[in-house]
Amino acid sequence: MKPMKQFLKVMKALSDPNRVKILKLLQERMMCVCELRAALEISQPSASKHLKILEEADLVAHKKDGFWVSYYLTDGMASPYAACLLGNLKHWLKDDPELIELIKKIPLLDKEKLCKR
Amino acid sequence: MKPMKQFLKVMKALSDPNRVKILKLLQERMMCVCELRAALEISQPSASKHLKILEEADLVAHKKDGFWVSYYLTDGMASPYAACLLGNLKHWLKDDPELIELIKKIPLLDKEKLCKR
DNA sequence: TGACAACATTCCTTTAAAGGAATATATTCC
DNA sequence: GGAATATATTCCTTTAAAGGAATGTTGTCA
Repeated sequence: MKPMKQFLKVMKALSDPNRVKILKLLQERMMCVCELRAALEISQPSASKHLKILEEADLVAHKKDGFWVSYYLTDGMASPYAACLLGNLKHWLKDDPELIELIKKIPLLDKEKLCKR
Repeated sequence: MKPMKQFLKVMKALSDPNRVKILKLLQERMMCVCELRAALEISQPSASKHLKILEEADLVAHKKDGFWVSYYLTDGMASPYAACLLGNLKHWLKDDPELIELIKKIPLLDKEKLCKR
């Protein structure tokens, strides 16, 4: 992929508040789609689509985790742009009020309870 | 401005190829609107609008320069996100073929000739 | 294998961004 | 002050992105 195209994918992926929130959540621990969906209070298809965009920008990856699909932050090996932004996001936005509230909610998430089994 | 909002402004500003090209051009030297317009082969209103978006993200600033308005990269003091991205853009995208061609064209730009005076 | 649950995809609608023509503003030079 | 020019803004059209309902797919467990 041309450098410009790869760069734009990362920037576009980071241009949506819900996707930034997902990355900040995944900084804490890996999560399945239903946990992210619940935390952000968005529909399941919306969560899936955001995750796909993040994955195509090399910002997240996923693995099968029994009944669920768990998403996690990449190590950035696949894209220097993703690596840099993920690194900076670790300390950026620490003082954003909405994100602070969101992070607080993480302990309340429990995929065993959120999902129907 | 909330951190999230300020961050998103920078990411959105960097999500358009023409705006990235403008930043790469301004890395070489400050330029007026008509020079940027000519280099990118876009309309004058389009150039103005892109510059406004970049300016609102604290990525560029402008000053009156006689008959023209010259735009230049900021020092990043106004936004840590802008500062970081501008810093990285100095070495990023060096090998993008389209950008290489674009930078080559800079010496051919001459606002005295481009404009009608 | 059949039912069910998690997730992905498709389709459609709404909303936001980009592009250009036309117009407005402001500055220079006479 | 008036003409001319660089730039900004408005308006409109086209295009892309986001959201949800409905549907498809895959894997698990009985």
